[in-house]
Amino acid sequence: MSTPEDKTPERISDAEHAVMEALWQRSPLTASEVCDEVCEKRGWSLATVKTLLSRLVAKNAIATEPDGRRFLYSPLLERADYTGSESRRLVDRLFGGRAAPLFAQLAEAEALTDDDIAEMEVLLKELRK
Amino acid sequence: MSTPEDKTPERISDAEHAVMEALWQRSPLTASEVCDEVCEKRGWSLATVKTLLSRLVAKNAIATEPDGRRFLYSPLLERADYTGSESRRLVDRLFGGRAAPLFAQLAEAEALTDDDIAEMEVLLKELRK
DNA sequence: GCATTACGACTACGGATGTAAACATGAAGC
DNA sequence: GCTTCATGTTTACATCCGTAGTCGTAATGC
Repeated sequence: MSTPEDKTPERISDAEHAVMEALWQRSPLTASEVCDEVCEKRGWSLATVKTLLSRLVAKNAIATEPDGRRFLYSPLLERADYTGSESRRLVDRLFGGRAAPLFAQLAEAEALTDDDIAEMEVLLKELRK
Repeated sequence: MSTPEDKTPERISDAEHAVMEALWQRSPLTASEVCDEVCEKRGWSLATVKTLLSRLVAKNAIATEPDGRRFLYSPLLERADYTGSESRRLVDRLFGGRAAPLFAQLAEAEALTDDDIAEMEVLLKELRK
């Protein structure tokens, strides 16, 4: 049955997000493969990754597919959806939903590279149409 | 802006942020005045506000000035510093430090108003100099 | 003066999060 | 068959966060 896709907008935590990044980059992956990707970088043990994977499954953010003994994990939540909602959240919380002040902010903080500026100009031109 | 001695940039939580907003808008305020500003909006009791104020004091985000029997609270952390670091954080975490993808993201999510676009054009023109 | 009140300090408590160990179980080697 | 490894499941535990109640005490009303 076409699941009404009970959109579970469960928040993904910071640590969980690191695991998601690994899966967005390549999937499906086993738990140990995910660990290979992130454990060193974050100083985690395999156990930690296993916990995070379980929590992500519970949050409906990733899917499991049995592969003999173990599971293969792949993202259910798409990266764009995640980054989109997180960005939105920030803009809403900090700038009353307006994006312009956010960029003014970044500009002032010198967080904009020349490339950023160039790309954004192109994008703006697109949007103007 | 920043005083010689850097105080630890403790993270401000979501609820705490609401209190900060009230103080950024007008300060100094007493605890009850802060409550007047936010309690209704968030469904909080005065007790909650008092807790949040204490935590913010502990985090060195606001200052207290005794006014007889009670305190007057004012922000120590400036709004621009907060929004700046939060924005930066998001851009780093989600877009590898590049602002352009964030912009693309917001554009795609139709989170950009015409005003935003207009303002950003002005901004970009400035930056390109 | 004494009760009420206003206020900050301290305490509470459930849920989320970061981090991980213990446990169960099946596979794989020998 | 028994040991060992790999792997998911359960349990653990400290900290933070959201939300608030209680306590001690000074101000204030009468």
